[in-house]
Amino acid sequence: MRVSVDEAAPRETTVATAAAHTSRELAHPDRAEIRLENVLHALSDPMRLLIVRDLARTDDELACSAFELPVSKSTTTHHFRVLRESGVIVQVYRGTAKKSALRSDDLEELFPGLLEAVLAAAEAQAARD
Amino acid sequence: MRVSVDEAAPRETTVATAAAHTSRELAHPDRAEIRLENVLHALSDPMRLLIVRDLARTDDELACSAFELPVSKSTTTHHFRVLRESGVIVQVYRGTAKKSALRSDDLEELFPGLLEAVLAAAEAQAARD
DNA sequence: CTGTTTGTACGATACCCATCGTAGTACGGC
DNA sequence: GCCGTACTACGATGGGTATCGTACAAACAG
Repeated sequence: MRVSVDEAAPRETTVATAAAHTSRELAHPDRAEIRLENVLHALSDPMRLLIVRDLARTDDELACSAFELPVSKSTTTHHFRVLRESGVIVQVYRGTAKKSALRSDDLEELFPGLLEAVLAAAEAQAARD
Repeated sequence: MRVSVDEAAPRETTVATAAAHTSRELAHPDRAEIRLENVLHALSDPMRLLIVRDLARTDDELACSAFELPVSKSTTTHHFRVLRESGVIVQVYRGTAKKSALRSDDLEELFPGLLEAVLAAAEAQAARD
């Protein structure tokens, strides 16, 4: 499943008429605002790399609680925010849960092959350890 | 030109017999010690990305003074050290100069396609700006 | 030997960031 | 309305880091 940022976080012009709208908005950068430095920085943390690998493996949206990270919940929230604000993931509230998914399409359009190469590198390194 | 870390920084077993040996050694991580997180972090700084792009463009070793960075010399030294210690570049003294080159072979072996994807992404973003 | 070029070392500074705990909010089920 | 689940907000804290200036060291050309 591929989620674009516009689908997940509707613009102000398309609010509240559909029934599926649940609650708060989450700030996402537009595709054109995504910066390579920020993406690389987001991916340079082991915890965030773990999250991204999990998201890539399922190829579907996951709740934050689906991740078993060796850090506290506050820290987990922090990492998800960094990933979202750098443009690596989309997040949307669904009831009490908050679902996350990779912005694969946006990243592929901006930086072809980058996400794939990073994911492959992460898997290769994990296999070596 | 491709420089391997062993060629540039000879081990203790092979010192000082050849005439080409000039001066101080510089610490480089072995290929197996290079970590993806460190590489991504090294590449996530705009100044360092500039350096890496320059190195990739010439495909040859460059002196630190060949770079026109909008920061002080001390800061430049700092960035080169981060790149070297993360395994992205090799550095070797040649007279008063200190030459740097990408560790393309080591990186390609560890993380296939990663460096290429990052460089292409950096060029694409620079073209957009 | 002296001066120039090139890069380093060191200390300071200001900022960023990964982590935590605690307290709180939002939503859905009962 | 009330409770449990899921996530957030806030403040604190310790460590990292990008930046600078100044002073120093190593090599080469005279």
